[in-house]
Amino acid sequence: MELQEKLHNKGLRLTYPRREVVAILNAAASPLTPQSIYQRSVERKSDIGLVSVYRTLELLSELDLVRRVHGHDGCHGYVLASPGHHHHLVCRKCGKAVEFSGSADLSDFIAKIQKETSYKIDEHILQLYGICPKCQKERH
Amino acid sequence: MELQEKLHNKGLRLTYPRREVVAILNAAASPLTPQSIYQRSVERKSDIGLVSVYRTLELLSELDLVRRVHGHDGCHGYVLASPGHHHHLVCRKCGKAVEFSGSADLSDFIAKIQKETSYKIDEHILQLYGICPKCQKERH
DNA sequence: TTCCTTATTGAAAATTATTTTCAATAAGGA
DNA sequence: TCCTTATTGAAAATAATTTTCAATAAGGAA
Repeated sequence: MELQEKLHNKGLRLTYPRREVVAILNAAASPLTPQSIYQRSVERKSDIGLVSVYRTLELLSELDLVRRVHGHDGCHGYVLASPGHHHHLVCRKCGKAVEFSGSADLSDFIAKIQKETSYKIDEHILQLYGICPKCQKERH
Repeated sequence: MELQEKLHNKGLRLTYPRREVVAILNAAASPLTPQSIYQRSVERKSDIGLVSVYRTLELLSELDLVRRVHGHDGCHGYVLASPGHHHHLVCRKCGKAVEFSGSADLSDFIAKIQKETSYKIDEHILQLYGICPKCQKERH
């Protein structure tokens, strides 16, 4: 598996808390904050420390196995990253997030801005917000 | 002025702390956190409370006179908003931010994602990171 | 398998960020 | 100038994150 390898390459260990955080993120439909990951670990009775959640998220970010997703209100959560550069589209109602790629479609645009500003652009965040199909039906 | 009016329309008052926050943001080249705004107000000896900085930023956000800019590391700052929807390009070295518009160029792309996902997309964050011309020269 | 090294953990404390409370102040219309 | 009430700032309360450190456990070596 990805995680196993990446850890191994750096002399790091595949531990219980790390497995748990990955499992929890894997089961989640929407971005989770450190707090809510911890919450779920309590529910699952896996009882890992909140501190380890923070540390694991930091580690997984470095390994590029997890991505930070910005909430529209400013707080942010984490989702498991599929390989490659991706963006997220988050439902403003239920929080459900879907990934989409699309750096390709963006690159012309970015090249243009780069030319205009003379900045050397090497990273970006693109995040979309809206209402998911399910929540669109549930209007009342 | 914009601010004056917008406040007036809501029966709100143009106070010293509000002026100061706007003035400080106006003089800044990069996004400022509440803390750093407070810092600068101390330097300026304007002595407004940190609490007021928070409250003012919240207010100015509602009035759409200020925008939140996401730092790549996760923390976020605020910049004065020029009218209309804008995005920011932030230097990863010195923090200097420039605004660019470009919702137009994005709209086709967004329409495509909307079709693919069946989400109803109504908002987005796009933020670019790079190195500004000045920092590009100062390599050592 | 067992042993050993050392990365990792979790609890608590420390730090930092943000929000709430509330009496005192001041903006700005009358 | 007066009066109403939005606003302020200090302190306390709350929440989020990081650091410290002794105890634990991963996983390679014997």
